[in-house]
Amino acid sequence: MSEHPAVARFVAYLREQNLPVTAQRLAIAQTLLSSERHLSADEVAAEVARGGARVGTATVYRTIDTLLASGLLVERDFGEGFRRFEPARDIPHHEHLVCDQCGRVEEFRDERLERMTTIVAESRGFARQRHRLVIHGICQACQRGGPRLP
Amino acid sequence: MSEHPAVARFVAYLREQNLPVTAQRLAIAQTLLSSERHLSADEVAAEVARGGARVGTATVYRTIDTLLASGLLVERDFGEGFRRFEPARDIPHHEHLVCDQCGRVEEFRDERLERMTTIVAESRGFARQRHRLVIHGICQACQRGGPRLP
DNA sequence: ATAAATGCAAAGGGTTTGCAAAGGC
DNA sequence: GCCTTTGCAAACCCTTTGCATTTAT
Repeated sequence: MSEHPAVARFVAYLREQNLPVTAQRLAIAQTLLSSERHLSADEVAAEVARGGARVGTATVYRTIDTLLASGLLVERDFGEGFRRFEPARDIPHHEHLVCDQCGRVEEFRDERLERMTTIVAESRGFARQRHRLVIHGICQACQRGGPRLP
Repeated sequence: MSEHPAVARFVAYLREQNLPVTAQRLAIAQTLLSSERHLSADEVAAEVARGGARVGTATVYRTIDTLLASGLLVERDFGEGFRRFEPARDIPHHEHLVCDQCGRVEEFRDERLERMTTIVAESRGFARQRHRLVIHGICQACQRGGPRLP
């Protein structure tokens, strides 16, 4: 597994903030920032462990906080009772499409939604700050064959 | 405080299911089904207590489960780390506008969103089932004066 | 009288925090 | 060497569960 470019940016961030660059932070950042999936804190610890290293739960959470502060990571809540995280991409904002059978998560972007939410909020006196849209359904794979675990 | 019509429907549901109609269930149902706000389990217990009666936490949660099963109550997750509940109305579906300062929740409905989410889902091979949109911002009251606790 | 609901307290999951030990800088 | 991070375990919050007691039917 090669180092993800975003990890280099995280190292730069740590240096800027005069924060030590530790093996644990690198392992966690590498796992989180290079993942295609939306990982939970637990999954991060497990993933790092599979790579040989081992990190404590507290360290995972604290490093996640640092990553969130750096802006390189974004947190998501799919109503599972715990949070998931994904690398911040250049996409300004995107919505999620969740398969209720296999848990697969797809992303998409739609300008109209952005405008629509602003209009609706303002029409009710709200100063809009952000929004969150999740569409639930069954993905193509699950519609055909059986589901496959993520 | 007069009995809300939905409470009568809950009593009917309990009888259908051969479940005892207890004072606690009635108090909880009355509080939850007649509320204009989105209450948490804690707030339900507090609200009932203000009415003189007292109910245990477990009973609140168990009655909420029954209310959810009856279809008279709907649960919502605004990412606060706990659930809120609202009476199921005849409105087929509605979105939420949340004030990040005072926690106030407003509801609205928009046909275009319904259509738009279906189109987006289908364009990506998903069989759409439902969606959930929450717009966060600052409400009019909080924009002017200070915030007021809910 | 019987079977179920209640309340309390303890357990349970995800997350945070306190503190001694380990390790960057 | 100083100061931060780490890991462990205890603490926390919301929610669920076990069990003796109360209560609707």
